[in-house]
Amino acid sequence: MPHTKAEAADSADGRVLRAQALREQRYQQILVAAAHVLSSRGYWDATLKDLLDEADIARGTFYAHFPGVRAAFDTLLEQFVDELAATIQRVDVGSDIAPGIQLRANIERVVNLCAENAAVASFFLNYHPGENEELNAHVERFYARLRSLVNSSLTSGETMGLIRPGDREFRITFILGIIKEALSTYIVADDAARLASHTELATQLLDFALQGLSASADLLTS
Amino acid sequence: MPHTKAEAADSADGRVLRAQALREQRYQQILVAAAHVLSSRGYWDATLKDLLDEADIARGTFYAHFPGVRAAFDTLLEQFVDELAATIQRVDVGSDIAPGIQLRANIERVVNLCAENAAVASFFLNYHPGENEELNAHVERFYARLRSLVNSSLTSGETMGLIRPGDREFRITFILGIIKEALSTYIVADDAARLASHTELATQLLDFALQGLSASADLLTS
Amino acid sequence: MPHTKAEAADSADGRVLRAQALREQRYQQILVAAAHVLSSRGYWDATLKDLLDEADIARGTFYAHFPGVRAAFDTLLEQFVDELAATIQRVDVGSDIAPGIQLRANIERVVNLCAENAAVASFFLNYHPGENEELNAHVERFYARLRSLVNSSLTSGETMGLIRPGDREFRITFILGIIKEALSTYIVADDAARLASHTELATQLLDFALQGLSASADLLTS
Amino acid sequence: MPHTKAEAADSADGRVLRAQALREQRYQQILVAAAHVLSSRGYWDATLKDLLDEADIARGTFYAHFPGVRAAFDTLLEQFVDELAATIQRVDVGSDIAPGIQLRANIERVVNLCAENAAVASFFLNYHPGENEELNAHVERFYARLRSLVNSSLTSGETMGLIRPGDREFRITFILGIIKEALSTYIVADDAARLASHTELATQLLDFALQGLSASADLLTS
DNA sequence: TATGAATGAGGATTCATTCAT
DNA sequence: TATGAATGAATCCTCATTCAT
Repeated sequence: MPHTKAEAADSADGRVLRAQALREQRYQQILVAAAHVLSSRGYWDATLKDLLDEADIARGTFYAHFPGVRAAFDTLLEQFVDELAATIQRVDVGSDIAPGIQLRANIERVVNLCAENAAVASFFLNYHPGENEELNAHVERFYARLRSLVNSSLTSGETMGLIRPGDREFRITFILGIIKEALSTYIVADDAARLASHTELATQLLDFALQGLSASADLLTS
Repeated sequence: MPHTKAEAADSADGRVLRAQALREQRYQQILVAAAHVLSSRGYWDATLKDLLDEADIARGTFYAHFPGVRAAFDTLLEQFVDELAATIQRVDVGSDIAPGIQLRANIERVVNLCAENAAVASFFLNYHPGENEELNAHVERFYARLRSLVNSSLTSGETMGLIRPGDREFRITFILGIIKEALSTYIVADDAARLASHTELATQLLDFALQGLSASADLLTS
Repeated sequence: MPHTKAEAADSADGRVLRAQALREQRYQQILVAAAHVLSSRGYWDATLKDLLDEADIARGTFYAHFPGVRAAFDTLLEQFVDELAATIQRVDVGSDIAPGIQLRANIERVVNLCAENAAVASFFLNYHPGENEELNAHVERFYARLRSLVNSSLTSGETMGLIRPGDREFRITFILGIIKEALSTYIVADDAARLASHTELATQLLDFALQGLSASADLLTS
Repeated sequence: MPHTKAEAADSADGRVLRAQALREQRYQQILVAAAHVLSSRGYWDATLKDLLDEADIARGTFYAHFPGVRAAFDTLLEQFVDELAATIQRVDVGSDIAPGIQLRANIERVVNLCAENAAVASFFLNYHPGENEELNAHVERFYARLRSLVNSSLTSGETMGLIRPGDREFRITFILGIIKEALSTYIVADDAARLASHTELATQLLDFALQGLSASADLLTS
């Protein structure tokens, strides 16, 4: 029981801080549970009850922290997008390190991040636009960002004469397809057909994208 | 004058034939509506009501033709898989037509089929394994078939010396990824049609897969 | 094509008679099927489809003969009640045949009838008054009739000095209970614990009802 | 200040206890309503809506307490069987109290219990084996128990020379029939209460079962 | 802030009955 | 009269969200 104004403010401050810390703690506790549930039940099949059981909290408690079930998942998705953006670095053409090596390092980092967040990554990889406009926009922005990153890599590659000219849009699409399918098959799949290493995948992927399959001749002009 | 169902069926008084025609007509009407709904609402989010509104029939009518919404969708999926299987033809190395040309024709046919069945194609392209084991198995079988077809193409290509050696499994995955993303982006997407022609897509796709991006040198060995 | 009024009337009469005969035939066909269905699925669980499958007719055909599913069953119930009423004969005290023998013959006939119409009999034996007021009244009338028959037997028995005085209502109830339970257990049950003969049952039943269990003394006055 | 469900349960801050009390209260409220509905609509014809209207609760509320309408009824049935088992006491032949008196007391207690639980008792009295095997078994077990009790009473009666020899199985069936019909008619019927007292019924029932109807002679041997 | 009982909209399925041919 | 496609009311069940304590 405070006796002076100052003491009252102090003690109130302490209580407020304490309360905020507890709140943050709860928030994180729910997010951790949400990640488990997202992974075990999937974005659309997960119910609030799944989340409550996992987090070991009551219904009302959850609604004190999030406006709804999907909101908790959406927070996870946003976190993932942010981490991914931070992970990818533009190729520095002035660097000592060969551009291909830089590229491969980028790919490896992406692969690692997806492996660590398989559930969220899987959600993005197989996303099918639905009713939820906000979510659609979210995912579209995500892919637009990826395409822009691939685009700038292609630009510098062409500028440096490392990449032969060609239709930019088609190529972006193809590259995205390779990456998505590789991640789906080797990283994020339930049975994730074991891989020698993430580096191996990145190497094979780059080799294919750069050299193609052809032994030499142009098969289209017999 | 027929007195029992069996006798009635025997007698070709037109009533039975008429009923059968009506029945088949309704069946097709429902399938058409189902394709729309599958496309607009998605396999899992579509409700019976969506389908009824689209087909403009009563609940009971639907159940007289299908045991449930999913069953109607599954019929569409099976039809599509069958058509796809009939569409793809193995590359004939003894033919006068260059293998690349044959390949491109295959790709074009697949592209055309997907364009005609955008809703169903979209389902396969974005399928994410879920709770329903039967459906999972269905889709997995579908992709296993595709991989096997790509595999045999690679085998003949290598045998003929047209394709340089390399890890088969990785390549199949990458090729599948290119095809899937190309179809998703240019054929099946809501805002598709930014494409000059299906031939253009097939040509670009093959060019990329065969020649890769590289101007010449190996970017990985600085 | 009739040429004179008389011929027209004749031929029309023939056709009408023929049509009536066919109609009656169809009606009986449905009743036979209804008896099977009543026996295999029960009064309340039977659906129209069960009946149609059994009778091998179309829905509309059924409604041309009966106003609803239950109506077909109710016809069976009424037929049974009528047969039962015809089966039971009042004890003739002036006859040469001993009253007990007449009674036992009555019981045997009832037992035989129930054995032949197990499904319908079972319905009456286990009837529980429900929503359907008409049906309730139906069953109540059935039992009122039975009670009246038992009552008149008791009256003549008392008049003849064969039966000791006692409360009439209680006794009717008890006798009805014995008969119902005996029929339920030995005649109508699914596993109908095989009986030596219907006569055996009738004999045991009468012995119990007339003599009781007591060896001699009154157990209630220790 | 509790932070997880587990901690909250430990802390006796009253919230948890209050909730439990509320829960139990609702549970009982539903059971009371279920008894009414069972009585008015019957085990198989009662719908969830009947129960909800009677209990004046929402659908979800009901499902928070019972997995389905039948489950609520089954709870009532089990409670009744347990009470009945506790009510019936084997006749003690070594007691000062005459066996007949003991018997009559048993009967009176059963009559009282049935009068207090008319709805449930009525269900057992009119049960007709149906599709549901579990329920069939349940009811059969109930009656097997009753028969076994009657059987042991007959055994001691015969041993003591109070009951004349006779076929045991038939007698059990007849006695059960008398009891069931008596309860159906005087205790459980909608229009019941034409009875002076439960003791009167028990007395009449025993008198009939022990002495029978016959004035003296054997009516079967004319 | 935490709790969990209560709510009711929403979705799936069944089946008696109608009616055009 | 016979047919069977079509109907829609009635039922069951789930689950996100609210709200009094």
